[in-house]
Amino acid sequence: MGTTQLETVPEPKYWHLKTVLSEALDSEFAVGEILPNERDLAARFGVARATLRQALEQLELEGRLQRRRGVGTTVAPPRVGVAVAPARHSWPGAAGDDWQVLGCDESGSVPAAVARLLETAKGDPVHIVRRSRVTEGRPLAAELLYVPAAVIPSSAEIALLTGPARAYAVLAELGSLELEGQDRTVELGSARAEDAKQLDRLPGAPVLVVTTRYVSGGRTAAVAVSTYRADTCRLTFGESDAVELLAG
Amino acid sequence: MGTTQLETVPEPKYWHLKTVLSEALDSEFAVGEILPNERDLAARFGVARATLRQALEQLELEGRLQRRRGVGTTVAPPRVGVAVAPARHSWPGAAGDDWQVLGCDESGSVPAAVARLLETAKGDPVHIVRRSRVTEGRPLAAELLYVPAAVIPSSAEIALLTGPARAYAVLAELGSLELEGQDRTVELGSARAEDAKQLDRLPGAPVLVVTTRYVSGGRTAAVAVSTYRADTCRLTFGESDAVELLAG
DNA sequence: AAGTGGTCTAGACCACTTG
DNA sequence: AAGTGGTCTAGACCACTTT
Repeated sequence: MGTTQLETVPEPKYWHLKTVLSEALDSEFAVGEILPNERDLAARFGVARATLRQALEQLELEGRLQRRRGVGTTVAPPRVGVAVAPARHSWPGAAGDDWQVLGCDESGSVPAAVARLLETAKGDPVHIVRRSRVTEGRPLAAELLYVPAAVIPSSAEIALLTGPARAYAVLAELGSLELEGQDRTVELGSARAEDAKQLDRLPGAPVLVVTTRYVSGGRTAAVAVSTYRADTCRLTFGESDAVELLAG
Repeated sequence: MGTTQLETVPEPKYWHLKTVLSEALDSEFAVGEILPNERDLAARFGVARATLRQALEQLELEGRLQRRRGVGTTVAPPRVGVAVAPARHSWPGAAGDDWQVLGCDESGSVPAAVARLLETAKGDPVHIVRRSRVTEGRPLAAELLYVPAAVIPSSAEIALLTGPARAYAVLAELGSLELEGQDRTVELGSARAEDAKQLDRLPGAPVLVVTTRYVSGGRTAAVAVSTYRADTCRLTFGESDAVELLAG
């Protein structure tokens, strides 16, 4: 039939652009270096700014670039390896974990998916501990830890405390229970407004959502929803720390 | 100072749109139902199509929608829970794993990051087994398993085989070694052209990249790079299968 | 005030699937 | 052939940071 072109693949411009930029980043730019601004780059490649932005978005998603409004686009450092599953199973807040307590609410709402895991009904009181994970001054993750008041013996007394003091009390009580097991899920999400602020990103930024279920006394005693910056984090699971060391 | 508006937050249109659509999906649409086309939806909400698309993209990223060119936009089913870490540590290809062997190359190139884990030099021969993970006829993940020829005793004989036969031979040899440990990392990526085809997505689609390192004889004996569809998959790690059952 | 990335528009054409 | 989502354009204005 004449024109049997093998692989007639009209590659989208932004895809090709991404490849070109990616190679340029490898060979011609150092980490932290500032790229030309979007209008200049677009002109240089002879495309509309929107098309150029499509390529930049992909590269940012892959952790190659970092863009900040009012500042510019810089070459991102390699992703940070973040240990998610501690070698020894332990409660959140146990000695030596990498989280910083921010506060504690009880009025906050519990997402339906979490309520299902906790087996709590709609109005049941739940302690919500807010925590944050930071490395080298840069925020990595935001967390909400949900603990049904029913599993904490002295919930009534704890309810009198406020802020961090209350959070520490909840964690302390939790630590006194026997931890029978835990399991996790990881999925892609987009940052809610609050998380985004805490993570120094815009709302909607891609995040890795780690949901950890803590089992004690034959029931789900707590659920932690940890929201990691997908652009800067590589989650590590493992028996040894070898991967983290190698990949650094 | 007059206008001290508390929280002057001009919420972007696409963000508000996303919220509205999300609630509509919860209350007015069933899984699998087809939404009006983008031009109609944009007109209905009084925004440009590009703006509407920004909202749809977010919802697709979160696994709420599924869009297919030439077909339309449908309401996506809940994400599938996919077990990533088997209860008992075992080699890939062990009895009862969920992967289907596609073939085996030796000529393929080894990404720098993988070569680093394998501690192989640039020209070293490496078996590359291609596998695929499918559930209910829908592709979940694509995988490339890298095994240095040096760790397989009978690599010379295996090199005479081709396609799946060779892949099976490599897996069999691997299974005869002692597995000393394994660890994993999870990060966000975008689908390469080949993966995209295998996953029935467009190139650049968001994926969860799971890198598994298999240790034997004091060295990294194999590295598997598994690329999961981020829109449809929720990766599960855990001691028990409880989470998977609950979340189904 | 100037410069950056983020949002938004109104159009056009293309690639793909389906009747 | 008709209808869908995917790509691309050339502009405009806004929010934010820095000078």
